[in-house]
Amino acid sequence: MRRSTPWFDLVRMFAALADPTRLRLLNLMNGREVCVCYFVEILKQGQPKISRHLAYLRKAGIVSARRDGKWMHYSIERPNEREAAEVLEATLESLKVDAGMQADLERLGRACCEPRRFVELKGAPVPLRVQ
Amino acid sequence: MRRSTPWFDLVRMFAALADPTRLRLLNLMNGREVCVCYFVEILKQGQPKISRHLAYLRKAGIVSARRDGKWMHYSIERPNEREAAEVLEATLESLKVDAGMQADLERLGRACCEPRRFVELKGAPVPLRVQ
DNA sequence: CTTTCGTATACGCCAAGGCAAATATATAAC
DNA sequence: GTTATATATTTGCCTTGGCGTATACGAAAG
Repeated sequence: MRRSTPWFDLVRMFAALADPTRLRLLNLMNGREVCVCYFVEILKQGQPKISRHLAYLRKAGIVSARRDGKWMHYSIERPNEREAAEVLEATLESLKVDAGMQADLERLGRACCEPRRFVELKGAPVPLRVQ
Repeated sequence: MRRSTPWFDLVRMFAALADPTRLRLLNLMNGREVCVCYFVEILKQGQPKISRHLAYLRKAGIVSARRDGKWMHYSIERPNEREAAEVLEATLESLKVDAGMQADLERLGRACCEPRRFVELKGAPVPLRVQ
C-alpha cells in the first residue's frame, strides 16, 4: 500500500489528534489565528512544550504558521482530502461542547480584551478572526 | 481536568484510530459483525496481531465482542458521547472511499459466498449484518 | 555590533505501543 | 480424560513520542 493513500493521511491526522494539549490548541485556533504567546499564557504550560506540539500539528498538515516580526501565528489548515476535512470538522465541533475547552476560549477572549490583566503580554499581537 | 471529560474520551478514540490495521478492521466491521478468522484471512496478517488490535479497540470502547462457541465475533460499538459518535461516523464514511478498504470488503464478500476458495475456513461462521 | 525577546529545536529520560514468536486459555470433538 | 481448534495473552525487542531542561535561531531594539 502506498503512503499517499487516503487512509494513510487519516492515520497521521488521528495521531495528531490523539493528545489533550493538541486538542486544546486546535480548539483555540478554531476560526481564528493565534499567537504562540497566548497558547503559553492560556494553557499555563512551558513554551517548548507548546512549540513542540504546534510543530507536530504542522508536520501532520493540520495547521500552518505565519511569522510576524518576533511573533508566530498559527491557524488551522483544511486537509486536502475532503473526507479527512470532514472528520476534522466533526472533531472541532465536538470540542466546542466541552466545558474545559469553552473555558480556554473565555481566557483567550479576556487576554485579548483586558490587557491590564496580562501585563506579561504587553505589546503582544491581538488574535484575528480568519476571514 | 477529570478523566471523564468528553475530550478525554476523544483522545482515547483518536489513539485507537491512529493505526492502519485498526482502521482496516473497523472498515470491515462497518455494518456487520465479523469473526476473527475472517480478519486473519483477509488482512493476511498473524492472528496474535489481529487479536491485539481488536483488544485495543475493545478497551477504547469502540468495539464489542460476542463469543459463539469457539468463535469470537466483533462489531462496532457506538460511543456514549454523541459528539464522539459523530466523529467515528465521519471516519467510517471516509474509509469507504478508499480503494484498499473497498478491496478488503470485496474479499470479505468472497470469503462468505464462495467457501470453496477458502478451504481453510470451512465451517467458519458467516458474518451477519447488524440489524 | 550586542542584547533582548519570542520561538524553535536538541538532549536525555521514560512510558506507551508496534511487532514476531511462544505460550496460555477456552471450547468442541473424541 | 486427551486432542484439536480458535482466540487471547505474555515475552522480548525496538520505535515513537511524551516531558523538562538547556540551547539555538531570528527579528527587533539599543
